[in-house]
Amino acid sequence: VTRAPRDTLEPDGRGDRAEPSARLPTLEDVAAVAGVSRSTVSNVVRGSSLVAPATRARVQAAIDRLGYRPNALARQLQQGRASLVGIVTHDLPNPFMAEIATLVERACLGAGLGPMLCTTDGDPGREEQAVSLLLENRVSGIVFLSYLQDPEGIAGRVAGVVPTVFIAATEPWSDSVAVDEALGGELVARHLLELGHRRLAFIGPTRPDPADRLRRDGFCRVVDGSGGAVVAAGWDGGDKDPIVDGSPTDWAGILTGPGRPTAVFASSDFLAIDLLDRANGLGVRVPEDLSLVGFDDVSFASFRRIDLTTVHQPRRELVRLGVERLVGRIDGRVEGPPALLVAGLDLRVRGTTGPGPDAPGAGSGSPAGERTDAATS
Amino acid sequence: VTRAPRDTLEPDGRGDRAEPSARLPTLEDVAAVAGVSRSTVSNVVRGSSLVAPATRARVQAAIDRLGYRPNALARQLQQGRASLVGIVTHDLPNPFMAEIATLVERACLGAGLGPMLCTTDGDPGREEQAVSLLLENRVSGIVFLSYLQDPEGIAGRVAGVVPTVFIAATEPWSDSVAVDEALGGELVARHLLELGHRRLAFIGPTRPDPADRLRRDGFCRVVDGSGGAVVAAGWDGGDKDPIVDGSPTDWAGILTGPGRPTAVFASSDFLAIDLLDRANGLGVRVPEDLSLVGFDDVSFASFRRIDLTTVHQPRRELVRLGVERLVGRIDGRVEGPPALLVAGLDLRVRGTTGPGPDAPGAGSGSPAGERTDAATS
DNA sequence: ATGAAAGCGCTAACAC
DNA sequence: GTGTTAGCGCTTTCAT
Repeated sequence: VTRAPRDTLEPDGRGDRAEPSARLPTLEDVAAVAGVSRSTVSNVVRGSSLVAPATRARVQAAIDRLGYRPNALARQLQQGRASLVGIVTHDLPNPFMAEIATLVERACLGAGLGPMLCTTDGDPGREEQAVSLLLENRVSGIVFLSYLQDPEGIAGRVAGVVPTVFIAATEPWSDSVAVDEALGGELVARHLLELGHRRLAFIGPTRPDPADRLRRDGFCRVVDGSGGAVVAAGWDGGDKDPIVDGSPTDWAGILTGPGRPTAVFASSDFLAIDLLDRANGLGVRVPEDLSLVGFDDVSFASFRRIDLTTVHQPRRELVRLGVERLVGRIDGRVEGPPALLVAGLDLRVRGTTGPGPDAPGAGSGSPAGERTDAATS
Repeated sequence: VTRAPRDTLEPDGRGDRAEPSARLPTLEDVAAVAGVSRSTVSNVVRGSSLVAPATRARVQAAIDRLGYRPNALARQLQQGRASLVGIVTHDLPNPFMAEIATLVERACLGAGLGPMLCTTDGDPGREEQAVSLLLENRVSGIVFLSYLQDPEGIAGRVAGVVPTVFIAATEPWSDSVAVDEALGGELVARHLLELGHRRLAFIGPTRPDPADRLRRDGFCRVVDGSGGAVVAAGWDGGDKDPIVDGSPTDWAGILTGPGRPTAVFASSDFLAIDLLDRANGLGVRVPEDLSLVGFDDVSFASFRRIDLTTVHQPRRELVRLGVERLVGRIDGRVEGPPALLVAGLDLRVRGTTGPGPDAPGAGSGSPAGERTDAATS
């Protein structure tokens, strides 16, 4: 039964209502104009080879004339899933996330998948809400760019339902791509020890995620093994005091008090830059009085005014590997249990680290002028 | 005709294939389990009041048991449009954009609209591609966060088809929300003139958008009217030389040569911070040798290490007004021709501006210590 | 090479 | 209150 195209020019006799936007043309309309059936138009649209050149031309003409655009909703309903992928991230304004998110978004578009981006602010409720939205829209896959607050809950919702990949984060139940976080912490520790620092500090978020922990553990392991001491603090940036041993302590006390650390490793550039700012405010000079190391190597880290020594995460590679894998899962090329892919990382020594007071001698160890910016992977 | 639910437990006698993920339950399945019709389940799902409490409970139980989730694709196909809104932006890593995008995304989610985010890198092709994707997915509205490369082309595609709003940008054919860009330029000019600067420079992108032009024009108008001189340069940041009067000139020449400007107004914080970096690299001190002003007031601008004097754009208000208007258009509350909504802006004086060499006297005009950070709108 | 028919999962009149 | 019916616009066998 060929359904009659609904009339557009004659609104059932009601005459002259000037509707601003008329109904969009459908396959049916094109078929009517071209004098063929819906299936034939469909074949033309999807580039099926089983159409006579003459017919194809006629149909194409009708398409152009009507300005026909396929309705992705209908197509996707028919196919059982949408050509969309969800991207879930903690906070976008964090430059590291923004950079990764852009890369992911671009890679998805390149694969013909529309990106739905949801931020969660680390709120489990918003996490749940985001995943629900994505699932209801039948996305073909989901990319997570941060650790989840409620991994179990989310796993229950998505595992086995839709392919997922974690980028710069890991979950045992999903494909994941990340760097060796602990190794990053170790590199930082060695660098600072070589510079002669012995009293060290680590700062991470008050609610650390697994990556923060791994970075800290790698760091502490090496320092402990070399006779250094580490004090760990929890801090989320901003004006609130950091937490040391469960109780708030102000920065002045930590950075200028007796037994103060001579070097600090922050588990993200975000925190490091904020701390840099505060240290300067307290009259603590970097790197003369205090060495500072971050993690991520966001674009701002290499600005001269910041010039932060940090651990570089290979963003492009992380994203490439992750999206490649997700797309593989989506079209069935990749099978088997979830895998963890590891990308390389390296330390970028810049201007916020210098010799410690206990250094064996000025200029020994790692000369201040030695910059490894060029040593890119 | 009640369609028989396809059997899930008995895959047509083929027996024991252990499918990893079985088909997701549909309305039909829920109806079968609850012993009611599809419409009743639909009524329950959508919270229609016309359902007997007992029935509702029974249906709800079936929903929970099956883990039923509505298929947004089907619903949206039926309703003719998707509960999605497109967000189109130039570049996300620009902190100003990232901050705005997050706010927009949150506001949309709050209004029950799923955010599809597309970045274009200022490439007309990707612009077109993004809009096509959004249109094919029948989004209910589109938010543009930057000026378009091909406004005419895009207008032809979306005008009258789907509601749109420009935020921090304007187009005559669409609702728009922006600050008074020219006024911003004027405020900067007055500030610098008061400080005693007379030889001024403006830098903007090599391909300025209308906002860049308005900022420049407002700036130049005031400076010209006061006997100052302005040299304008085009620069996109990075290592390429800026363009002055059509020919590339290196920063050293501009900033240290004879007749060098004593103050620079950059049309975005992004450029300003990059320039700050380069000036420092050339041994030019800010603000002693050079005053510097940006535009946008991104979060980094207030960092102590940066401490950039800049024009503050009220992000939350811009987004609130814009999304409110778009949603109004979508559900028909707002009608009539496109409007331009204007939000207030103000100058945040920080540490990158100081008295000029031609200043009437040290400390006159605007004392260096006077900071207006608190003067928030 | 083209067309007819049967859905995909849901909503919305309209009966009962 | 609840069920019946007719689509939304597209894909996809299966005939012809």
